[in-house]
Amino acid sequence: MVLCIFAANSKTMTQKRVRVRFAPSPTGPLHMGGMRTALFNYLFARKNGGDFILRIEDTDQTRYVHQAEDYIVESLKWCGLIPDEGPGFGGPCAPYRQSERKEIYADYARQLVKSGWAYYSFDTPEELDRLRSEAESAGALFSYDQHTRMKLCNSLSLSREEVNRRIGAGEPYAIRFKMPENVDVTNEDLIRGSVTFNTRELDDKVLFKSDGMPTYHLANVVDDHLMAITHVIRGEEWLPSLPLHVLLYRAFGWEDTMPEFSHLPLILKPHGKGKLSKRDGDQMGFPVFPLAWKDPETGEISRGYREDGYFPEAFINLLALLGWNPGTEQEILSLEELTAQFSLDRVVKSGSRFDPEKARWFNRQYLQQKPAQELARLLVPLLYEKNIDTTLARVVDVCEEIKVRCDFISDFWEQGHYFFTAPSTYDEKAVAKRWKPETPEELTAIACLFESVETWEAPVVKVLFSDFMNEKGWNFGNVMNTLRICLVGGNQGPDLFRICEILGKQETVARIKSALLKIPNP
RNA sequence: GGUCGGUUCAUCUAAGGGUUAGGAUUCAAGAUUUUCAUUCUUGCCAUAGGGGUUCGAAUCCCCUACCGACUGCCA
Repeated sequence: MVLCIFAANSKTMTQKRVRVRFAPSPTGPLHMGGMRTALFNYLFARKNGGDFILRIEDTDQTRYVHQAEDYIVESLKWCGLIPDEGPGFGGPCAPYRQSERKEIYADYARQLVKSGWAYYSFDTPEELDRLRSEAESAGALFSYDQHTRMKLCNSLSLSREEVNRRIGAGEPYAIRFKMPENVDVTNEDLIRGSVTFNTRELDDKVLFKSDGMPTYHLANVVDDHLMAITHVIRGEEWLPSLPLHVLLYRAFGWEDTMPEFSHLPLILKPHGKGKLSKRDGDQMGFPVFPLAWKDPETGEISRGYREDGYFPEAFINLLALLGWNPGTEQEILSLEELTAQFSLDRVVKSGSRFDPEKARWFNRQYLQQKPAQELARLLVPLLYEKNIDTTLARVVDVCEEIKVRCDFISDFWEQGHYFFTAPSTYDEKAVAKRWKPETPEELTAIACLFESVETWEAPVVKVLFSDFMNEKGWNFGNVMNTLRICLVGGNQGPDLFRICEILGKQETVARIKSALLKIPNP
């Protein structure tokens, strides 16, 4: 096992190099809250010229999902959060999967037993489950702690001989932390300030499981130490285990190089109680995962921001502003700007409700910034799926005209389908409002006028049309609107003459004639 | 239940003892667009409650209420 070089010289360095890690568990798709944690770690590392490390916390064999690690890496890549070190990325502290570091942890766990900070526990999970449910039915809660440990089956309550006998016989055991009885543990959280816990209320957490794997608590402390992590930035759900982690650093004698902690606020449901869950997304029609995910067990598909048409820049931006702000009124920030402006002391303490409407707004901002050429390139595959035969130049023209009314690439079809297919039906309300007895005569004359136009460009058509209308003394509004109905099928869309231009002379005239045949006179 | 954390417009948030409590989203109204959308303007809307400290509190302290996280040989 190669020890990380940073651990060796971290104490001698006056200014430690900033090293942070994103440490997800591969149990399924990454939640957007997890992505935000990754983002804040990334921003902090970049801002401080440090390293952003990906570490896979796969110590729970029962919950391991094989595709999840790839999903995590792909999500990070999609967002542009490329780890400096991690599985598949290399680095001096490899391996970065805890399952591949398995041999490391047992020694550390035994070291704590030797020094009296931990003990062997022979109680089976079934036995503990029984105690828990018994306590529950008595209206109490069972806790494996300083009050109960001597009544249970462990190396504290059993004789030395009995313990040796059991271990010698190969009886399975776990190693538990021996929580001190009455100690105040205080830590300066970079986001929350001073936080204090008394060990009286804390239980004896399992550090090393009977299956030979460490628990999160042991593994994360050992690895953060070996990987010379300087700052732990993680979700608020970890706050209750902070005293245990601090005490572990103390027990190992690593307190002087212990990382600084920051606990991020939760992302909450748009409405109602609790933290944001997959269910909320399903119910309200928005993704909670960066990428779509197909559950390997059930085959159930969860939508993703990427597949729903969000731009990664927009996703990053909206995530960054959930619980953080730059202190200015700027809301649209690129990853570079976020990096330059990020700081932990501007992270808010309270949980943020996720607002899907604002998420849409963010995407809109990025879409509006993009040139028509780029939007057209993204739209072409969608048109291809619909068997639309067209040219890129035409798609660019369409994008130019209708992007202002779109929030997502997928909106372009709804907003501009008539550029590619002639209307087959006509909006009844619009027809009822605009279609007058004189309409057929007027439109016939307009079609005739159009056929004679030589230079088919919007400004030219507009002038000829206007002159003609003035000459005839017809009602501008009504003729323009009926003309729009013929071309578009309803009363929406951009400038009428731009539509004419993009459609082309033949098609414009053809649509007028077709509508005159299909729409009955009032 | 216990421990810890949190509480400014409906939502995201600014204001780190002194501002008419600011911005953004949503919503509403008006203007422009001979349509629709956009855009612009305007409007609505907040310091959880109660006590202190102070000349002065959203900001500091205490209590209450409410919300949340955690309370597994899960992470």
